[in-house]
Order: sequence, then structure tokens, then C-alpha cells
Amino acid sequence: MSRYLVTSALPYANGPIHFGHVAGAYLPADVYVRLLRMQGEDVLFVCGADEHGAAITINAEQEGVDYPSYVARWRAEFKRTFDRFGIEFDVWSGTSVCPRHAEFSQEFFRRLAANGYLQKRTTEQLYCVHDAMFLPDRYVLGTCPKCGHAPARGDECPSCGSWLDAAKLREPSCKLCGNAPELRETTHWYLDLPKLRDAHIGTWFAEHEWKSNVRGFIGNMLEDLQPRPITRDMKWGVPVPAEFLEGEEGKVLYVWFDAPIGYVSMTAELCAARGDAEGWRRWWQDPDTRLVHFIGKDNIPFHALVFPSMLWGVQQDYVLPWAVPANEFYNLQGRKFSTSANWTLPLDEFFESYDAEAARFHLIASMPETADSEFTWGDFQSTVNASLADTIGNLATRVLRFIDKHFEGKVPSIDAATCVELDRVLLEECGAIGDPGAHVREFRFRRAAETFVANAAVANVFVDRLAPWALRKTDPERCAAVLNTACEWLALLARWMAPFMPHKAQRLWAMLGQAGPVTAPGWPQPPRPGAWRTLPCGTPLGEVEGLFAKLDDERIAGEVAALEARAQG
RNA sequence: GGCGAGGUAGCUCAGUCGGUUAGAGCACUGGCUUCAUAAGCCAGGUGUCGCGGGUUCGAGUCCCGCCCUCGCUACCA
Repeated sequence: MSRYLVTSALPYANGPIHFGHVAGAYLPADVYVRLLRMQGEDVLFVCGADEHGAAITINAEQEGVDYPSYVARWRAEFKRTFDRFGIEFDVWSGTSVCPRHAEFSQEFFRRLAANGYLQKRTTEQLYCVHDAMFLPDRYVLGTCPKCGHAPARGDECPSCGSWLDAAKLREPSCKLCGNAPELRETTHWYLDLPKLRDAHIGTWFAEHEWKSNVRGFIGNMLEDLQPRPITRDMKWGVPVPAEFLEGEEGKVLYVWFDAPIGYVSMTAELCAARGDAEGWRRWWQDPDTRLVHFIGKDNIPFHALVFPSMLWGVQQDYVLPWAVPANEFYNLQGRKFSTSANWTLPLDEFFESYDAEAARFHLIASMPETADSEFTWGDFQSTVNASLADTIGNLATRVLRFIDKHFEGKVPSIDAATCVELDRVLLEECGAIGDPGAHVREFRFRRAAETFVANAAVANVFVDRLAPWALRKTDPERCAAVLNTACEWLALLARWMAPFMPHKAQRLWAMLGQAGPVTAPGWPQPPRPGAWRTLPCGTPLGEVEGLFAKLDDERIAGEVAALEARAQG
């Protein structure tokens, strides 16, 4: 048995997260974690908000809010969204409030410096006197030195598309205040990625298996790697350790340097809360740990290259990522999610009207696993109606209501010989049965969802073939045996359902008269004849209710219209 | 510009190391059934596998060229 340390990308505390983030980095991780737990693995699921960086300070100041309050608001907002989706981290924190975050981050910096993986460089950068800050390239506007187009951004000209050096823009101005910035010298530390690549990371990456998007992106980057600055001239962030400053003030670790260290410091926060201050080492410095980073594709360089380089470069026996199941992007009805263009699904309204677990399942079933994908209302309706309500929900009600009416609401009886016969029919003649969990472990979430639905469809075929409504009149014992078998299958479905839709699974479990958590018996082995039944005959069933409500066409059309209306303003 | 991914049925997509008549779901049509949330089951496909070449006994799959779509291009998360 391995130990799994699972992380989801730390959401940046500067704006709302949407379905795309959930589908890409949080929901798959939650499903993965729930499955591993049912399989008896030792798992820790870590996440928190990423709370430093220039964008946060600028927006907080524009709103006239202090930084800690600003990020606290987003931290709470994110948590609310995760709660509504049923995404349950073992620890949820934030890089500005996690107790030992600064300590860990500074320690990484010191160790990397001591091991010769940092370089100090002095460069000239544009400084805005009015805003009292060095300007990130994107905050510089000016005239493109190549094509004369204005305004061009400091990083790229929107007209000719060429890469620009902000310092070479003609007539530069600060995007925030409009004043002309001046060039000032500043000193920063750079992470020596080429050296780390040559020392170990290049080989490590080449010898490990990766998702194709990760291998493609990083493989390409490795060929032309530059040292990367990891400090900034700012107030908000983890201070550069004082002994490095030599009198200079106001330097902090670059947000992308300290953010992933949050995975470590938050693990330590959790362990400390459990009374084991050094317990984090068991997760981070024991080679039996499998470190799994769930992220969107925008985070690939950091999780598959920069952070591993840091982890290795400190020479403290940190484990390196075992898997980086990076997803692509999830769009909304043909366009990118966009807060500014109002192309969004307001979460409050969504959860007032729709079942959170149905949403979970649909996001899993349409996840951008290998290519960008999208949420469309039509697809959502199709998943809810065809897969969840018709195939799965209706299976439960057709079987259980029948039993309520004709078998006193108890699991009907079956004898050993009939078990053998019906096992054969169900398991061998009613369609292909797969293990959704096997696909989840391979990070094939869409296929896992598909397999789960297919497993439910098998039972519909079984019930139709055996036609218990006819048997009831001709052979009541056989009728009971058929319904018994259908109940057993429902119990199996409830367990298979649990990682995807934990509450629905629990309800189905209760409908079958089962006490305790549906997760308690663990993840089911693939059913084999004579080795899968668990229900004692005569168990009283619970109250039968519909698991999933169907969505009608008008309602869906209304949502599409509302989405477009919001975007029109 | 560079890099990457993709272009397969009306729609969404799956197709592993090249190997039978190219598959699934949805939608649609017909039949069966009546336990169930008007649910279920069975049956139904003439698809230039983006275009053009090439390699091969054999190409959706490999190679070359072209067209189209999208994303990324690491300093802004």
C-alpha cells in the first residue's frame, strides 16, 4: 500500500473560480481521493488559497481594502464553492495565514542558495514613482518599437504580435496611473533551472511517465531553459530572508515560488493541528509517498518543472511528483468562461436550481481530459435525464417500488442454485461490466463515468430479460430471486457511485435498508459469479424516492437565453 | 513567428503495438414490454476517418506537404 498526497492547484485569491476550475483541478481530485480512501489507501488531500502577488495588491488597493481582508474574502468565497460541490479537503488554508508558510518558504530559499541553485542578478526595470512600484511588463503601455502601434503592452504587441521588452517600448506609461515610469536598477535572485535540469530534473522528467500534455509542454521547455527570477520588489509576500538583503528592503519571494511550498506548509499545518508537528515529513520526505498534483494546463510548468526543481534542489529528500494529471480548459457553451464579459454561470443561482451532485457527475463526464471541452446546457440536460434519471434513478425506483408493492418492502429471498444461474445471466449476458475505479486510478475520469452508467444499464437489461412482472404471476419464487439480484446490483451501484456522487450514493444505500456509510464496505471488487452478493434476504428496505429530477426543455432553453442575456449586458 | 493539440456518424466523442465488415452515447425511426421518474428492452448507419502524396501485403493509425480550428508562448496567477 502506498501513501497518496493529493493536491489541487491553489486558487489565486483575486477573483471567483468557475466550473472550469472545478472540472479541471478540484473535482477530479476529490473523486480520486474518495476512491483511494474506499480502497483503503492512506490519503491526504491538501489545498488552500494562493494569496500573494502584485495583482492582489493592486486590486485590493483599488477597492480600498487591506490585503489580509481582501484575500480572506476570496479564501472564504472559494471554500463556499468547494463546499457546495462537496469537495472536501483535509486541510484548506491560505499562503498568507498558514502558520509556518513563511518559514518553509524562506527555508527553501536558503537551502537552494546554499546548494548553489540561486543566482543574483542586477537588471534595469521600469519603476513608477507615482505608484511606488516596479511595473510588471503587462502594466506598461507604450508604442511598439517594431510596428509603431500604440498602445502596445509591455509583453506583446497586439498589432504585430512580436515579443517585446518592456524597457524598449517608446513613450512608456504606467497602466495604473498613466505616468511615465523610469528605469531603475534592482537586484533579484534567479532559480537556476538549467543547472537543476542538468543535475537531475532533466533525467527525472525523461524517465517518468506523464500525460501527453505535460510531456509535450515540459519536454519542449527543457530544451531552452532560462534561470527564472524568484523575488520581487514588493511589500506583500514572504520576505526574502534578511541575511540575503544586504541593506536592501522591500523584497519578497515571487508568488509562484512561495505558492507551491504552500502544499508543504499546509500539510504541516494539518499535522500540527492533529498534534504531530513533524508529521508532514512522513508525507513529504518518505519515498513511499505518491505525490499527485491536480491542475489545469496553465499550471503545467510550475508543477512539472519549477516546483520539482525546488523540491529536489533543497536536497532534503523531498518526494517529487508521481503524477500530474493536468486537464485542459473547460469552456462554457462555445466560449471561454469570462467574468468581465459576463459569460459565466452564477453559482448561487445554479445551486438554488440544480442538484450539486448531478453537476458533479456531469462535470466528470465532460471533463477536459485530453482536449478542451465545454459545459453546455443541452449536454447537462442529457446527462441528467438520460444517464442519471432514466438509467440509474429509474432502475432504483422500478425495482424498489415493485418490491414495496409485492414483497413487503424487504429484500426478497433467493436460493443457492438460483444465485448461480442468475449470476451467470447478469454477469455474462446482459452487457459489459467494468470497474469505474480502475479508470479513475488511471485518471480516465470520463471513461470512469461512462463505465458506471454502463454498469447500471446492465441491470436494466437483466430486469427486462427476466421480466419479474410476468414471473410474479407464474413463478413467485423466481420473481423474488430476480428482484433480490436486482437489489444486490443496486447496492453495488451505490458503492460505485460514492466517489462521484457521495450523497446520492448514501441515499440509494439507505433506500436499500443499509445502515452506516456506503463507503464502509470499501470499494467493490469486480463482481464474479458466486462472489459479489452482500445483502441478507429479508432486510427491510428504506423509503423509496426518486434520486434524480429530470430537466425539461423549456427550463434548459431558459438558461441558455439567460446566459446570453447576461452577456449582452 | 515558435510550440502543442485537434479535424472520425446529424451532435459529443472513443479508437492501445498499423491488422477482420471503423465503434459508443445522444438524437431520430420501427417493434416489444408495462415493474418504473412517458421510464426499460430489441432492431435500424451509403461515415470521401480534413485534403493530396508516400511507406506497407495492409494506414483512421506511420512519413512528407497543404488547408482549417483551438490553445500555449513560461516576466501579469
